[in-house]
Amino acid sequence: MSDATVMDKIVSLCKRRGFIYPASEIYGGINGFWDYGPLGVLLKNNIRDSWWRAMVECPPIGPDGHPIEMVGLDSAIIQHPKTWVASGHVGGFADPMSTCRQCKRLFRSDHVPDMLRDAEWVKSLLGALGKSGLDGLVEFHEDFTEADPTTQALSRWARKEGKKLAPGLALVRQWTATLDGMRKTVSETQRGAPHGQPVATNTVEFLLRAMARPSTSEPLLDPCPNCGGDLTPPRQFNLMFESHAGAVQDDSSKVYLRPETAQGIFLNYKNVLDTTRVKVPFGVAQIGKSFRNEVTPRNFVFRSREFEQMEMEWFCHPDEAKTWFEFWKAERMRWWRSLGVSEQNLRFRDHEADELSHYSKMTVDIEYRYPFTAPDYGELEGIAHRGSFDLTQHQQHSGQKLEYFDQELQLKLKAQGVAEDEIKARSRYVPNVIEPASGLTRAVLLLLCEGYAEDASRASPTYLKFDPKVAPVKLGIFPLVNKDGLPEIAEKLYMDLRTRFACEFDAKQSIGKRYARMDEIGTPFCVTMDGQTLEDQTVTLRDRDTAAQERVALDQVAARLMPRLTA
RNA sequence: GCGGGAGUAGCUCAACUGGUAGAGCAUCAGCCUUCCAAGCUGAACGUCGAGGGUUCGAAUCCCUUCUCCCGCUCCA
Repeated sequence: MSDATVMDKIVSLCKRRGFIYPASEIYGGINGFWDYGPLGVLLKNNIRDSWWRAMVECPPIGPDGHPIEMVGLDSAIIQHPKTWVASGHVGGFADPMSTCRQCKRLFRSDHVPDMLRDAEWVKSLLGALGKSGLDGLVEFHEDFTEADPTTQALSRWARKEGKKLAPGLALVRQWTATLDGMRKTVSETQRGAPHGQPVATNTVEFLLRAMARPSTSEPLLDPCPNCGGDLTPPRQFNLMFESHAGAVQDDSSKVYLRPETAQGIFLNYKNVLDTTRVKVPFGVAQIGKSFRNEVTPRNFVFRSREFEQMEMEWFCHPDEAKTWFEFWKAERMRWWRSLGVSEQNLRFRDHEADELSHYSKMTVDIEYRYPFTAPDYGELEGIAHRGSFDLTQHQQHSGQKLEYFDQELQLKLKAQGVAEDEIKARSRYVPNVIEPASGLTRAVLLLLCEGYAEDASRASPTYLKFDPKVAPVKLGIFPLVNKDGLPEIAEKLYMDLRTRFACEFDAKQSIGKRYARMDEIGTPFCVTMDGQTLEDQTVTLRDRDTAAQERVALDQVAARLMPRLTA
């Protein structure tokens, strides 16, 4: 069975049993949005609660043997627009993109010049022209006659290497017409440079642009780094959703839906410090929705346009940042393992230097082997060393001081006999931030993938082996048959246990069908009342994964289950 | 956004060259049933993704559009 099929089956199961539905389905759906059904929301809430408990209510033990300091937060989805200027989201992520009309590839427009420098076909062309870089000067006769040495070199190149390396280049595809166009372009540009800017018409860079267009009616643009084809003019792909606050819909009222929850924490860093008695190092955790107008939502809920994040910002002294980075790296992996995710499906992957975000000094991803990435792994959680980037940015843009005065450090330095001036300088600083950021909706996907199991030898060939902690329903309660007072006993137990955890009572259809139904939604346990129950007040307790049964006293069911449900 | 494939019952899929939309499973009701999707009887379920066009007649042909899957690209 291929992994694509597994994914199809999971998507189908999610729909069929009410985990996840496509959003706005009755209107034909809306790309990149999903609705969590009755079972999906239970599963999602269970994961959310587990994270919140592990981070805020019962945070890990620190290196000093005491629990670390952590508080929670729930900030607004819409914040002051300047937030996103300071964070870099407004400037950096509304990336203009261009598509190649020949080979159809998509490029970030601002990356094209650099890519051209490294492109095979450009290197080859430079070699043919005897130049070493794009800014090299080219000599040619304005009319590009056949006698012109540059034209001759271009001609030779276009017929040989160019044909292989740059099949999309206009000069290669249509030699005569393009050459004609280049003549006009050069003379026109030399006569009147647009926007009054002097344009150097004798550089390789200009030459490349001139020879990339099939006609002269289009503006000069860099050619495609891949095939030399003509690129479309840069188009904006704004990755943030926009809205307007207030009645007037103009630029002054423009607001953004947050593309990450993290910034809400940085905005409240000072509030938390001023009102909660926490001291560095401490963390602020938040769970909530974020929105990104992704170019291509793909792979079920893996990349959707509305999603839920679980982020924590750990504020610490710059000298201790690396130690805490390692601490959280280990803690976060431990948490994923605690959800029952198998070791071989998880791994760490360090970001390469060129892959690091603008804000990060060091980032490691926890990756999971999703069915659609297998045998490779895909992103699950990012743990980033953000340095003091965010607080410094907000300090500059808001004009508010976001420094931390470290009184403990001050006392320590004083005791060490450090000079007064140095103590002052060293005990006031902008904390560094370690950020473990993961997707709650991605965690739901992971548990569905991890839990999905097939076993043709079972009566219920497909089942979800969720860890009991996160299973949407914990216990199925069935009378073996619908008579002899068994339904009454079962319902009494149900009425008792439903106050403790999620139970389902079912007396319909055959017992096998009821077990199978519970298996399919990942219910870890079922109890069944039978003839013996009437005699000795015991029931059978069935385990989902082994289908094994044992007899348990009716009044001991809850006690038996609780440790497994809360561990 | 580009290229390729696909949308028919809750799910998985049929329906020949244009001629009254079907099956299995699931669901519901009743009967039966003492441990793993059992059986019997009955019921409900579709403007065939949406909109327009051609036609006496469209799930089927044409146009537009939406969504999903795969690839390219993007993923802060």
